[in-house]
Amino acid sequence: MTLSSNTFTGEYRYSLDTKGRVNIPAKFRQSLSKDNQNTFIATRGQDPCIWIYPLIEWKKIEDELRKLSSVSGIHRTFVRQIARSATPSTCDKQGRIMISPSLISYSSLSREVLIIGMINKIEIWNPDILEKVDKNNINNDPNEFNALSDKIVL
Amino acid sequence: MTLSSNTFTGEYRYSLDTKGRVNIPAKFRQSLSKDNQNTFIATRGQDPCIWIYPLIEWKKIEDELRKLSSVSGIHRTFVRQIARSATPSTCDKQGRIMISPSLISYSSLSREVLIIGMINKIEIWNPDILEKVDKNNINNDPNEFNALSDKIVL
DNA sequence: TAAGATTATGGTGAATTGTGGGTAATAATC
DNA sequence: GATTATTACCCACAATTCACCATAATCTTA
Repeated sequence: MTLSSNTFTGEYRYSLDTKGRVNIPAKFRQSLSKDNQNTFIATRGQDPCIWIYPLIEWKKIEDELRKLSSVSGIHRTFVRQIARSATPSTCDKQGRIMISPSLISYSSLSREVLIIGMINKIEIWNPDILEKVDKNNINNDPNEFNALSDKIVL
Repeated sequence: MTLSSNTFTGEYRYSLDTKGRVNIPAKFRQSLSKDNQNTFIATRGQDPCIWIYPLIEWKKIEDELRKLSSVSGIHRTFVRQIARSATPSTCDKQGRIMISPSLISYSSLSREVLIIGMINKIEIWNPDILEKVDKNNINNDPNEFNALSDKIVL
Protein backbone atom coordinates (compact mmCIF):
# COMPACT_ATOMS: atom_id res chain seq x y z
CA MET A 1 0.00 0.00 0.00
CA THR A 2 3.03 2.22 0.27
CA LEU A 3 4.61 2.40 -3.18
CA SER A 4 3.00 3.86 -6.26
CA SER A 5 0.68 1.50 -8.03
CA ASN A 6 2.09 -0.72 -10.74
CA THR A 7 5.56 -0.20 -9.36
CA PHE A 8 7.68 -3.16 -8.33
CA THR A 9 10.77 -3.45 -6.19
CA GLY A 10 12.48 -6.16 -4.24
CA GLU A 11 13.80 -9.63 -4.84
CA TYR A 12 12.16 -12.96 -4.11
CA ARG A 13 13.13 -16.62 -4.40
CA TYR A 14 10.13 -18.60 -5.50
CA SER A 15 9.61 -21.85 -7.27
CA LEU A 16 8.17 -22.83 -10.59
CA ASP A 17 5.81 -25.73 -9.99
CA THR A 18 5.35 -28.78 -12.16
CA LYS A 19 2.43 -27.18 -13.92
CA GLY A 20 4.54 -24.23 -15.05
CA ARG A 21 2.99 -21.83 -12.60
CA VAL A 22 4.87 -19.24 -10.61
CA ASN A 23 3.60 -17.13 -7.78
CA ILE A 24 3.54 -13.38 -8.14
CA PRO A 25 4.79 -12.01 -4.82
CA ALA A 26 1.95 -10.71 -2.69
CA LYS A 27 3.56 -7.29 -2.46
CA PHE A 28 3.52 -7.03 -6.23
CA ARG A 29 -0.12 -8.04 -6.44
CA GLN A 30 -1.05 -5.46 -3.87
CA SER A 31 0.67 -2.82 -5.94
CA LEU A 32 -1.45 -3.63 -9.01
CA SER A 33 -4.17 -1.15 -9.86
CA LYS A 34 -7.66 -2.51 -10.49
CA ASP A 35 -7.66 -1.74 -14.19
CA ASN A 36 -5.06 -4.42 -14.80
CA GLN A 37 -7.71 -7.02 -14.06
CA ASN A 38 -4.99 -9.17 -12.48
CA THR A 39 -3.51 -9.67 -15.93
CA PHE A 40 0.11 -9.64 -16.97
CA ILE A 41 1.91 -9.93 -20.31
CA ALA A 42 4.99 -12.15 -20.27
CA THR A 43 7.62 -11.83 -22.96
CA ARG A 44 11.31 -12.38 -23.67
CA GLY A 45 13.58 -9.98 -21.86
CA GLN A 46 16.55 -8.31 -23.49
CA ASP A 47 18.58 -10.26 -20.97
CA PRO A 48 18.15 -14.04 -20.68
CA CYS A 49 15.14 -13.69 -18.41
CA ILE A 50 11.40 -13.22 -18.65
CA TRP A 51 9.81 -9.80 -18.53
CA ILE A 52 6.38 -9.51 -17.05
CA TYR A 53 4.35 -6.36 -17.54
CA PRO A 54 1.06 -5.48 -15.91
CA LEU A 55 -1.53 -5.05 -18.63
CA ILE A 56 -1.57 -1.26 -18.25
CA GLU A 57 2.20 -0.96 -18.55
CA TRP A 58 2.23 -3.31 -21.52
CA LYS A 59 -0.15 -1.09 -23.43
CA LYS A 60 2.42 1.68 -23.20
CA ILE A 61 4.98 -0.67 -24.73
CA GLU A 62 2.55 -1.51 -27.51
CA ASP A 63 2.22 2.17 -28.31
CA GLU A 64 5.98 2.50 -28.51
CA LEU A 65 6.31 -0.51 -30.77
CA ARG A 66 3.71 0.93 -33.12
CA LYS A 67 5.95 3.90 -33.70
CA LEU A 68 8.80 1.80 -35.08
CA SER A 69 8.78 1.75 -38.88
CA SER A 70 8.90 -1.69 -40.42
CA VAL A 71 10.85 -0.27 -43.32
CA SER A 72 13.89 -0.72 -41.15
CA GLY A 73 15.16 -4.26 -40.82
CA ILE A 74 16.41 -3.71 -37.31
CA HIS A 75 13.05 -2.42 -36.28
CA ARG A 76 11.32 -5.47 -37.70
CA THR A 77 13.65 -7.81 -35.89
CA PHE A 78 13.22 -5.91 -32.66
CA VAL A 79 9.45 -5.85 -32.82
CA ARG A 80 9.30 -9.49 -33.82
CA GLN A 81 11.46 -10.61 -30.90
CA ILE A 82 9.22 -8.95 -28.40
CA ALA A 83 5.85 -9.45 -30.00
CA ARG A 84 6.06 -13.09 -30.99
CA SER A 85 6.64 -14.34 -27.49
CA ALA A 86 4.28 -11.97 -25.68
CA THR A 87 1.58 -13.97 -23.95
CA PRO A 88 -1.09 -12.67 -21.61
CA SER A 89 -1.77 -14.50 -18.39
CA THR A 90 -4.18 -13.84 -15.58
CA CYS A 91 -3.47 -14.59 -11.93
CA ASP A 92 -5.39 -17.51 -10.50
CA LYS A 93 -7.07 -17.11 -7.13
CA GLN A 94 -3.81 -18.08 -5.42
CA GLY A 95 -1.93 -15.33 -7.19
CA ARG A 96 0.00 -17.45 -9.68
CA ILE A 97 0.46 -17.05 -13.42
CA MET A 98 1.33 -19.62 -16.06
CA ILE A 99 4.59 -19.37 -17.95
CA SER A 100 4.71 -20.79 -21.46
CA PRO A 101 7.19 -23.59 -22.19
CA SER A 102 8.97 -21.49 -24.79
CA LEU A 103 9.62 -18.69 -22.31
CA ILE A 104 10.76 -21.21 -19.73
CA SER A 105 13.28 -22.63 -22.13
CA TYR A 106 14.38 -19.19 -23.37
CA SER A 107 15.26 -18.14 -19.83
CA SER A 108 16.52 -21.60 -18.82
CA LEU A 109 14.26 -21.74 -15.78
CA SER A 110 14.26 -24.75 -13.56
CA ARG A 111 12.50 -25.15 -10.24
CA GLU A 112 14.14 -22.34 -8.38
CA VAL A 113 13.49 -18.88 -9.77
CA LEU A 114 14.46 -15.36 -8.80
CA ILE A 115 11.77 -12.71 -9.12
CA ILE A 116 12.93 -9.13 -9.30
CA GLY A 117 10.95 -5.92 -9.18
CA MET A 118 12.15 -3.60 -11.96
CA ILE A 119 9.90 -0.60 -11.30
CA ASN A 120 7.58 -0.83 -14.31
CA LYS A 121 7.97 -4.56 -14.88
CA ILE A 122 8.96 -7.82 -13.24
CA GLU A 123 11.89 -10.04 -14.18
CA ILE A 124 12.07 -13.79 -13.67
CA TRP A 125 15.55 -15.29 -13.67
CA ASN A 126 17.32 -18.53 -13.24
CA PRO A 127 19.43 -17.48 -10.22
CA ASP A 128 22.62 -19.02 -11.58
CA ILE A 129 22.35 -17.12 -14.81
CA LEU A 130 21.73 -13.80 -13.14
CA GLU A 131 24.78 -14.37 -10.99
CA LYS A 132 26.90 -14.83 -14.09
CA VAL A 133 25.45 -11.76 -15.74
CA ASP A 134 26.12 -9.77 -12.58
CA LYS A 135 29.74 -10.86 -12.48
CA ASN A 136 30.15 -9.92 -16.11
CA ASN A 137 28.82 -6.47 -15.42
CA ILE A 138 31.14 -5.95 -12.48
CA ASN A 139 34.12 -6.85 -14.64
CA ASN A 140 33.23 -4.03 -16.93
CA ASP A 141 34.23 -0.53 -16.03
CA PRO A 142 32.97 0.11 -12.49
CA ASN A 143 32.62 3.79 -13.32
CA GLU A 144 30.25 2.91 -16.08
CA PHE A 145 27.40 4.46 -14.15
CA ASN A 146 29.06 7.82 -13.80
CA ALA A 147 27.75 8.87 -17.17
CA LEU A 148 24.28 8.39 -15.79
CA SER A 149 24.76 11.18 -13.28
CA ASP A 150 23.55 13.61 -15.92
CA LYS A 151 20.37 11.66 -16.35
CA ILE A 152 19.44 10.79 -12.85
CA VAL A 153 19.86 12.22 -9.38
CA LEU A 154 19.85 9.82 -6.45
CA MET B 1 11.91 21.39 13.82
CA THR B 2 14.39 23.85 12.41
CA LEU B 3 15.32 22.28 9.08
CA SER B 4 12.99 21.77 6.15
CA SER B 5 10.93 18.64 6.38
CA ASN B 6 12.36 15.44 4.95
CA THR B 7 15.85 16.84 5.30
CA PHE B 8 18.42 14.96 7.32
CA THR B 9 21.73 15.98 8.82
CA GLY B 10 23.96 14.74 11.58
CA GLU B 11 25.56 11.50 12.65
CA TYR B 12 24.38 8.90 15.15
CA ARG B 13 25.69 5.64 16.57
CA TYR B 14 22.88 3.14 16.94
CA SER B 15 22.60 -0.60 17.04
CA LEU B 16 21.10 -3.23 14.79
CA ASP B 17 19.19 -5.79 16.84
CA THR B 18 19.18 -9.52 16.27
CA LYS B 19 16.00 -9.32 14.22
CA GLY B 20 17.54 -6.90 11.75
CA ARG B 21 15.79 -3.83 13.06
CA VAL B 22 17.39 -0.45 13.50
CA ASN B 23 16.08 2.65 15.17
CA ILE B 24 15.57 5.78 13.11
CA PRO B 25 16.89 8.69 15.17
CA ALA B 26 14.08 10.66 16.75
CA LYS B 27 15.29 13.87 15.13
CA PHE B 28 14.94 12.25 11.72
CA ARG B 29 11.47 11.01 12.47
CA GLN B 30 10.41 14.44 13.63
CA SER B 31 11.61 15.87 10.35
CA LEU B 32 9.36 13.56 8.35
CA SER B 33 6.28 15.12 6.80
CA LYS B 34 2.96 13.38 7.39
CA ASP B 35 2.56 12.20 3.82
CA ASN B 36 5.42 9.78 4.28
CA GLN B 37 3.21 7.68 6.51
CA ASN B 38 6.28 6.85 8.60
CA THR B 39 7.55 4.80 5.69
CA PHE B 40 11.02 4.54 4.27
CA ILE B 41 12.53 2.69 1.32
CA ALA B 42 15.88 1.06 1.96
CA THR B 43 18.17 0.13 -0.92
CA ARG B 44 21.80 -0.46 -1.82
CA GLY B 45 23.90 2.66 -1.83
CA GLN B 46 26.45 3.37 -4.52
CA ASP B 47 28.94 3.08 -1.68
CA PRO B 48 28.99 -0.04 0.51
CA CYS B 49 26.23 1.28 2.73
CA ILE B 50 22.46 1.36 2.85
CA TRP B 51 20.47 4.27 1.51
CA ILE B 52 17.18 5.04 3.16
CA TYR B 53 14.71 7.36 1.49
CA PRO B 54 11.51 8.71 2.95
CA LEU B 55 8.61 7.49 0.84
CA ILE B 56 8.06 10.87 -0.78
CA GLU B 57 11.68 11.23 -1.78
CA TRP B 58 11.75 7.70 -3.11
CA LYS B 59 8.85 8.36 -5.43
CA LYS B 60 10.97 10.98 -7.14
CA ILE B 61 13.64 8.34 -7.71
CA GLU B 62 11.01 6.00 -9.04
CA ASP B 63 9.95 8.56 -11.60
CA GLU B 64 13.54 9.00 -12.73
CA LEU B 65 14.07 5.27 -13.03
CA ARG B 66 10.96 4.92 -15.13
CA LYS B 67 12.45 7.24 -17.71
CA LEU B 68 15.46 4.99 -18.35
CA SER B 69 14.98 2.84 -21.43
CA SER B 70 15.44 -0.89 -20.95
CA VAL B 71 16.78 -1.13 -24.49
CA SER B 72 20.10 0.00 -23.05
CA GLY B 73 22.03 -2.66 -21.17
CA ILE B 74 23.62 -0.18 -18.80
CA HIS B 75 20.26 1.22 -17.90
CA ARG B 76 18.90 -2.22 -17.15
CA THR B 77 21.83 -3.04 -14.90
CA PHE B 78 21.49 0.26 -13.13
CA VAL B 79 17.77 -0.06 -12.52
CA ARG B 80 18.16 -3.65 -11.42
CA GLN B 81 20.82 -2.84 -8.88
CA ILE B 82 18.69 -0.24 -7.22
CA ALA B 83 15.26 -1.76 -7.60
CA ARG B 84 15.99 -5.33 -6.65
CA SER B 85 17.14 -4.42 -3.19
CA ALA B 86 14.64 -1.64 -2.59
CA THR B 87 12.35 -2.63 0.25
CA PRO B 88 9.73 -0.44 1.88
CA SER B 89 9.52 -0.50 5.64
CA THR B 90 7.27 1.36 8.02
CA CYS B 91 8.42 2.45 11.44
CA ASP B 92 6.94 0.38 14.23
CA LYS B 93 5.65 2.00 17.41
CA GLN B 94 9.21 2.02 18.73
CA GLY B 95 10.48 3.95 15.73
CA ARG B 96 12.40 1.10 14.12
CA ILE B 97 12.51 -0.16 10.57
CA MET B 98 13.45 -3.60 9.31
CA ILE B 99 16.55 -4.09 7.21
CA SER B 100 16.57 -7.07 4.86
CA PRO B 101 19.28 -9.69 5.29
CA SER B 102 20.61 -9.02 1.80
CA LEU B 103 21.11 -5.34 2.55
CA ILE B 104 22.77 -6.17 5.84
CA SER B 105 25.24 -8.42 4.10
CA TYR B 106 25.80 -5.98 1.25
CA SER B 107 26.80 -3.25 3.67
CA SER B 108 28.56 -5.65 6.07
CA LEU B 109 26.59 -4.40 9.03
CA SER B 110 27.14 -5.88 12.44
CA ARG B 111 25.73 -4.73 15.73
CA GLU B 112 27.12 -1.25 15.78
CA VAL B 113 25.96 1.03 12.99
CA LEU B 114 26.56 4.61 11.97
CA ILE B 115 23.57 6.58 10.78
CA ILE B 116 24.27 9.65 8.70
CA GLY B 117 21.93 12.37 7.50
CA MET B 118 22.52 13.01 3.79
CA ILE B 119 20.02 15.80 3.19
CA ASN B 120 17.46 13.95 1.07
CA LYS B 121 18.27 10.48 2.38
CA ILE B 122 19.85 8.58 5.25
CA GLU B 123 22.91 6.38 5.09
CA ILE B 124 23.63 3.41 7.32
CA TRP B 125 27.24 2.33 7.57
CA ASN B 126 29.43 -0.15 9.27
CA PRO B 127 31.66 2.40 11.06
CA ASP B 128 34.87 0.56 10.20
CA ILE B 129 34.07 0.54 6.51
CA LEU B 130 33.23 4.21 6.39
CA GLU B 131 36.55 4.97 8.01
CA LYS B 132 38.37 3.09 5.27
CA VAL B 133 36.38 4.74 2.53
CA ASP B 134 37.11 8.13 4.05
CA LYS B 135 40.84 7.45 4.08
CA ASN B 136 40.72 6.34 0.49
CA ASN B 137 38.98 9.50 -0.59
CA ILE B 138 41.51 11.67 1.13
CA ASN B 139 44.32 9.94 -0.72
CA ASN B 140 42.77 10.94 -4.00
CA ASP B 141 43.34 14.34 -5.53
CA PRO B 142 42.22 16.90 -2.94
CA ASN B 143 41.15 19.17 -5.77
CA GLU B 144 38.76 16.60 -7.04
CA PHE B 145 35.83 18.75 -6.00
CA ASN B 146 36.87 21.68 -8.14
CA ALA B 147 35.02 20.37 -11.14
CA LEU B 148 31.82 20.59 -9.14
CA SER B 149 32.01 24.35 -8.94
CA ASP B 150 29.84 24.65 -12.02
CA LYS B 151 27.13 22.63 -10.39
CA ILE B 152 26.94 23.93 -6.88
CA VAL B 153 27.51 27.12 -4.93
CA LEU B 154 28.61 26.86 -1.35
C1' DT C 1 17.14 16.06 41.16
C1' DA C 2 13.02 14.54 39.10
C1' DA C 3 10.33 13.75 35.12
C1' DG C 4 9.91 12.85 30.54
C1' DA C 5 11.91 11.16 26.08
C1' DT C 6 14.50 8.20 23.77
C1' DT C 7 16.90 3.90 22.89
C1' DA C 8 17.86 -1.19 23.50
C1' DT C 9 15.99 -5.88 23.60
C1' DG C 10 13.21 -9.64 23.10
C1' DG C 11 8.75 -12.27 23.28
C1' DT C 12 4.08 -13.46 21.39
C1' DG C 13 0.43 -14.48 18.43
C1' DA C 14 -2.59 -13.47 14.64
C1' DA C 15 -2.71 -12.91 9.90
C1' DT C 16 -0.68 -13.66 5.59
C1' DT C 17 1.73 -16.21 2.23
C1' DG C 18 3.90 -19.84 -0.70
C1' DT C 19 3.14 -24.38 -2.23
C1' DG C 20 1.01 -28.85 -3.51
C1' DG C 21 -2.46 -31.29 -5.49
C1' DG C 22 -7.40 -32.69 -6.55
C1' DT C 23 -11.30 -31.68 -9.52
C1' DA C 24 -14.43 -29.57 -12.58
C1' DA C 25 -14.90 -26.77 -16.69
C1' DT C 26 -13.26 -25.54 -21.03
C1' DA C 27 -10.86 -26.01 -25.31
C1' DA C 28 -8.58 -28.74 -28.80
C1' DT C 29 -8.05 -32.81 -31.58
C1' DC C 30 -9.34 -36.49 -34.13
C1' DG D 1 -19.46 -36.44 -31.09
C1' DA D 2 -16.08 -38.63 -28.25
C1' DT D 3 -11.65 -38.41 -26.34
C1' DT D 4 -7.81 -36.11 -24.83
C1' DA D 5 -5.30 -32.20 -23.29
C1' DT D 6 -5.32 -27.85 -21.13
C1' DT D 7 -6.62 -24.49 -18.03
C1' DA D 8 -8.69 -22.44 -13.96
C1' DC D 9 -10.79 -22.96 -9.50
C1' DC D 10 -10.91 -24.81 -4.90
C1' DC D 11 -9.23 -26.49 -0.51
C1' DA D 12 -5.65 -27.50 2.72
C1' DC D 13 -1.28 -27.11 5.17
C1' DA D 14 3.05 -25.48 6.84
C1' DA D 15 5.89 -21.83 7.49
C1' DT D 16 6.85 -17.27 7.81
C1' DT D 17 6.15 -12.56 8.59
C1' DC D 18 5.25 -8.67 10.97
C1' DA D 19 2.99 -5.50 14.11
C1' DC D 20 2.22 -4.97 18.81
C1' DC D 21 3.35 -5.29 23.72
C1' DA D 22 6.26 -5.00 27.73
C1' DT D 23 10.35 -3.66 30.18
C1' DA D 24 14.83 -1.98 31.33
C1' DA D 25 18.46 1.24 30.52
C1' DT D 26 20.08 5.58 29.05
C1' DC D 27 19.87 10.35 27.94
C1' DT D 28 17.71 15.15 27.99
C1' DT D 29 15.37 18.73 29.78
C1' DA D 30 12.94 21.34 33.06
